[in-house]
Amino acid sequence: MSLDHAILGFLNYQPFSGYDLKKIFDTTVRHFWPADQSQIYRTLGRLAGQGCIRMEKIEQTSRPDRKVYHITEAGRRELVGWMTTAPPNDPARSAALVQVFFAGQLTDKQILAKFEEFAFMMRGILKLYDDLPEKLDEYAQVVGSPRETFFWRSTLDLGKRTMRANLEWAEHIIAQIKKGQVPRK
Amino acid sequence: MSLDHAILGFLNYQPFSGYDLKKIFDTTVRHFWPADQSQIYRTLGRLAGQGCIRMEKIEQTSRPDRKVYHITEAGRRELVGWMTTAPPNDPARSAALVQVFFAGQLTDKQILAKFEEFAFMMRGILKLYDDLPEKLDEYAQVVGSPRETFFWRSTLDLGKRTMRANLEWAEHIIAQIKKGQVPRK
DNA sequence: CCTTAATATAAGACTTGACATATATATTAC
DNA sequence: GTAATATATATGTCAAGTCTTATATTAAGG
Repeated sequence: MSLDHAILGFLNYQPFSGYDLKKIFDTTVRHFWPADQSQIYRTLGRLAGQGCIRMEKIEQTSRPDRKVYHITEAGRRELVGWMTTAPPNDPARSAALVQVFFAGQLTDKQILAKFEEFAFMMRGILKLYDDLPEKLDEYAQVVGSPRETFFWRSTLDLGKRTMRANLEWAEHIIAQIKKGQVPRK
Repeated sequence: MSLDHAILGFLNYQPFSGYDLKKIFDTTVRHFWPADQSQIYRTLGRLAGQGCIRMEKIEQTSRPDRKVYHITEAGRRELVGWMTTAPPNDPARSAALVQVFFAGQLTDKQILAKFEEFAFMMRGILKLYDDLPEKLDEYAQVVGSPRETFFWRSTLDLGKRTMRANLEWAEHIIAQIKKGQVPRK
C-alpha cells in the first residue's frame, strides 16, 4: 500500500489533482515507485472513501473540471503512522539476475554480449541520474523546503551508489570472461 | 514471465517435481525471484499445456504420488530464446525509499531511528549472505557444474555489493543527521 | 487544414503474485 | 498418546499493478 502513502506524502505538501500527481510521480519517485495513471485515480477514490483525503471540485470552462484532493487530519495520522513503521521488505525481483543465474547454459560469446548489454544500460541509467536534480528542482521550488529536498536527493544518492556497484560487478565479470576465468564445464 | 523461465532453467538441469522446485527456489533464487508454492504448481500446469515441459507420474505407496516434469525441445528453445533477449527492466519498487523521500516530514529523532533500523537490517542481510554459499552447495553437488555454480555465486556477489553500497549510504546519512547537517526547515 | 499534444478523469480486462485452505499419509518429537 | 512436521498436489480468493480504451476541449505544430 505504498502508493497510498506516497500520494498522502505529496498531498501533505499541498493539494493536487490526479493529473498533477501523475506528472509529479513521473518526475520524482518513479525510479523506486512508478505509478500507473488509472491506479492513481482509483487510489484517490479509495482514499477519499476512507476519509484520508477530501475532494474539492474546481470547475473550468475551457478545460475539463479538476478534482483537487486535500489531505485530512485522519490522512496525516495515517501517513505519519506508516512513515514511523518498518516498511514491508520489497522482494526486489530481478529478471536480469534470473538470466545470470542460468547463464552457464549459454556460450561464452552469448554471456559476454549479455553482460556488455547490462553494463551499457547501467551506464545509461547513471547518466540519466546525473540529469535528474534539475528535473527535481522544478518541483523543489513549488513544494519542497531544503529539509524535504535533502531527502529527495538522498534517494537519488542511493540510486547512484547502487548503480555504480552494479556496474562494477558487471565490469568485473566481463573482465573474468575475457581472461577465460569462467569454467568451461 | 520470469517464473516460467526460472522453472525451465532448473528443469534443464534435470527433471523435478513442483515440490522439489519449491525447495530449490527457496534455497537459491528466492533473493531475486521468490516463488509461491501455488504459483509454481499452476505455472507447471500451464507450461505443460504449452508443450514446454512433459509430465511423468511417479506412483508411490506410502507417500502421495509425484509429478515429475521434464523439459522438452520446445521448452529448451523457449529458454535459450529468453536468455539471449534483454530482460524486462524490473521496476524495483522500494517502500523504504518512499519513506526516505518523505522523511523530511518527520522529526530528526524519528528519522535517525528509521535509518538505524535500515542499517541494522542491512547488516543482518549481509550476514545472511555470508552463510548462503553452504546452502547453495547442497544443490551445487546435485545439479551444478563449476560453470553453472560460477554464475550462481555471481548473483550472490551482486547482492553483497549492492547491500554494502546501501549500508554505506545509510551510515553516511546517519552521520549527517548526527552532525546536524539535515536542514531544519 | 489536419494532426498531434496537452488538459482532465475514469472504467474494463487482464496478469502476477500472495495468502489461506483442502486432502492424505507417515514419521518424528514431546 | 498426541501433536507437529514432512511429503505431495491443488483450488479459491483477493490485492496490486498494467494496458487499453473512452470522453471532451483547446492549443500548437507542420
